[in-house]
Amino acid sequence: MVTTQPAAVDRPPTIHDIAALCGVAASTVSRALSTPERVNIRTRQRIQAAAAQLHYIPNSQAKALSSGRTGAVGVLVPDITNPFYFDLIRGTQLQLKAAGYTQLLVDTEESDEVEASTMEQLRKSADGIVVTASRLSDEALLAAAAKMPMVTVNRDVPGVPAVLIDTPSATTQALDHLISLGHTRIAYMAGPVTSQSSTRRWSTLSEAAEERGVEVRRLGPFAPKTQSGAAAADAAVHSGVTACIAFNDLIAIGMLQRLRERGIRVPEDMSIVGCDDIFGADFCNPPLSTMASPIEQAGRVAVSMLLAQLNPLAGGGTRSRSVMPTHLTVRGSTGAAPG
Amino acid sequence: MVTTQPAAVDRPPTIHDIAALCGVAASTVSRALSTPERVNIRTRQRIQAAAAQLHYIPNSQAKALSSGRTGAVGVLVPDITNPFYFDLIRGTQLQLKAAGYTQLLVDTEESDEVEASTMEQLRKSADGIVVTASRLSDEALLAAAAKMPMVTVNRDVPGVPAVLIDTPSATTQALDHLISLGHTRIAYMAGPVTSQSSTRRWSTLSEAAEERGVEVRRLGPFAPKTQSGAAAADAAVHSGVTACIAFNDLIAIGMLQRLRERGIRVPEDMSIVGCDDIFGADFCNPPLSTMASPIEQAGRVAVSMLLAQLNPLAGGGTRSRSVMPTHLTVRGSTGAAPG
DNA sequence: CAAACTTTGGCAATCGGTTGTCATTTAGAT
DNA sequence: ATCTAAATGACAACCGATTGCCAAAGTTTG
Repeated sequence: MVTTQPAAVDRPPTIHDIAALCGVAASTVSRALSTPERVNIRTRQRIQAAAAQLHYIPNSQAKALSSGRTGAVGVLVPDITNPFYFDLIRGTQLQLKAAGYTQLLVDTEESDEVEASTMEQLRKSADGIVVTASRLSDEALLAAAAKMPMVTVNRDVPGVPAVLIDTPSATTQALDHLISLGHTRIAYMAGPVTSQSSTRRWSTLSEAAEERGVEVRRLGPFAPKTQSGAAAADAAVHSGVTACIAFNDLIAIGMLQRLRERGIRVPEDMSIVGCDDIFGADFCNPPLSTMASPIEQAGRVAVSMLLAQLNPLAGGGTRSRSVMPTHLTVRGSTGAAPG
Repeated sequence: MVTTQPAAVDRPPTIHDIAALCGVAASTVSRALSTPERVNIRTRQRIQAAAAQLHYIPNSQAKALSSGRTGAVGVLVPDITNPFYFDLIRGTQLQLKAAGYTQLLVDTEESDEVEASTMEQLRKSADGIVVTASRLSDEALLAAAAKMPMVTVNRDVPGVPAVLIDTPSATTQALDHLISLGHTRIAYMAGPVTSQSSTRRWSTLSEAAEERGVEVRRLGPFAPKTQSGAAAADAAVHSGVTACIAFNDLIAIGMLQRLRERGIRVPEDMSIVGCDDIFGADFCNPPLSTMASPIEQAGRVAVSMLLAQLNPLAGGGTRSRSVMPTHLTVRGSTGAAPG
């Protein structure tokens, strides 16, 4: 008995314990478990049985250290309390789990610095990352993508695989909806200046408005939180518009609350359209007309694209860009223009 | 020049690169960076300068493997799309980040099996875990707590440090509120049978009801989702009560929607009280009377308790149980009993 | 100026796996 | 029966840090 401890105390079993139990080398155990075809079936079965008996669980740290693969994928969101990300996160989580990966979820607090440092941090502890609504510059993002596999969501940078949500087309639908209700003075309540989706939505909107000969003015920017809705509502009222298209549902819902406080009726005096169809959009008062899209699916697609990058085996031309459809869901917050 | 590669390609720098650059041993670099007082100040400064110059970032995998500490804490939630957990998650995230830890967030999908396997998985990749609303048995939880530092939230098991939310006392407040409005036939819409908080709330409630001489019946169980609210509403109407106390806000909001569909007015025909004061409770229609508590703070406290377990240095008697206060927030969903 | 003690930093083992290399066994082909 | 090729499994280096041990250098004290 030269072995250090015949009956290991309580320390989790390692491949060495299995090797000792089976009378083979540790490397054989490793192969039996990760490349079964490299090991004789009889040896393999003995090893697998021993592993099961010992309740062996591979140490992911050690595995990552020697193989370079961590089996984890980072998911960066700007604000974990924004309901928009719930479904997205659930989508990524489900898809990652199905593929045997672990999700590392990080809230970057809407800060480009936190985002950048998180990426650096994750560089060695994740195999790839999904970055949602990045606040970084195109250059920074491109540089980061060169260092590790990456897929963006809601952010289009040439050269970086992305999942985009086709809000521009839905924005046009929303505009037509409002025009058909007789509105001619409309406001766009902008999101953060660093948000690419806000910028793009505005350019689509102003272009479409020009074509249709209606006036759309841009107000804001507003932080994507319900609290900002109060300022947004006041700005809208002051500007004299009869309808608003908000950057997202949080702002829209905040506006609803503020307008109610001020005694301004929705939709009789003012129509509001949100974006994202988040949790709550269907039960606020009045229920919010909003642009909906399959967010959970977007999360799943993003992960699929990332995993395709990580395991380029099955081929099948890696898509580098995927656009999720969007449609306008009309509820109670939009109605005929006053007067 | 015996060194393998004078100008390292692009591979992230390691302590060996720093050591080579400074002409010291790797172990000295390690010490200079983690136990600075063990290294001469001049050497240390040279090393630190070199580390900065090389943009050195320690490899957390390697660190974890050799030190046994991972610098990560797992946070298990049953359903990431339940808004109740948003604030909790944010609280844990903030507190962990402040202490230099990484948060590993996992959605256990309301399943005890996923919960158990996740714990096993995390055993080697996290230093401790925060378990919210566990679906496991007391024994399983106790056994798991013996294997790794753990703090539960909303789950009380003797021997396991816990953060509890004092909903029982708020439940009594809610009951008194309803009684003062003239209600005498009241229902409790129960949550999952495996939920300890639902069970405890019911026992407090039925006891208090008896003392006060009013009738409170238990309906359900209902899944903690808005979709379950429809069934809950129908059950409440059928049972002839005039007021309901729901297990949580999701169920309560679902009831609100269903009652509206059925043309039953809230609060004129039926009063509803929720629990948790989640996102949406203030802007649903009518705004929900609910039991509120500082959820984000609960997350922070849970992490503090866990970290105290991990670093028993500063002493200060580790609290093993912390109760968060709760109060009833009265909004528009409760009113005088009909008739 | 020597003895005793403290500081400092190098060596090497270790954490738990992965993986390239190579010798040996086994099987198939001729 | 002989030769070749394939299958198998052991050895050892390695991933990037941490840490116990120890020797060399420096400092203080008598």
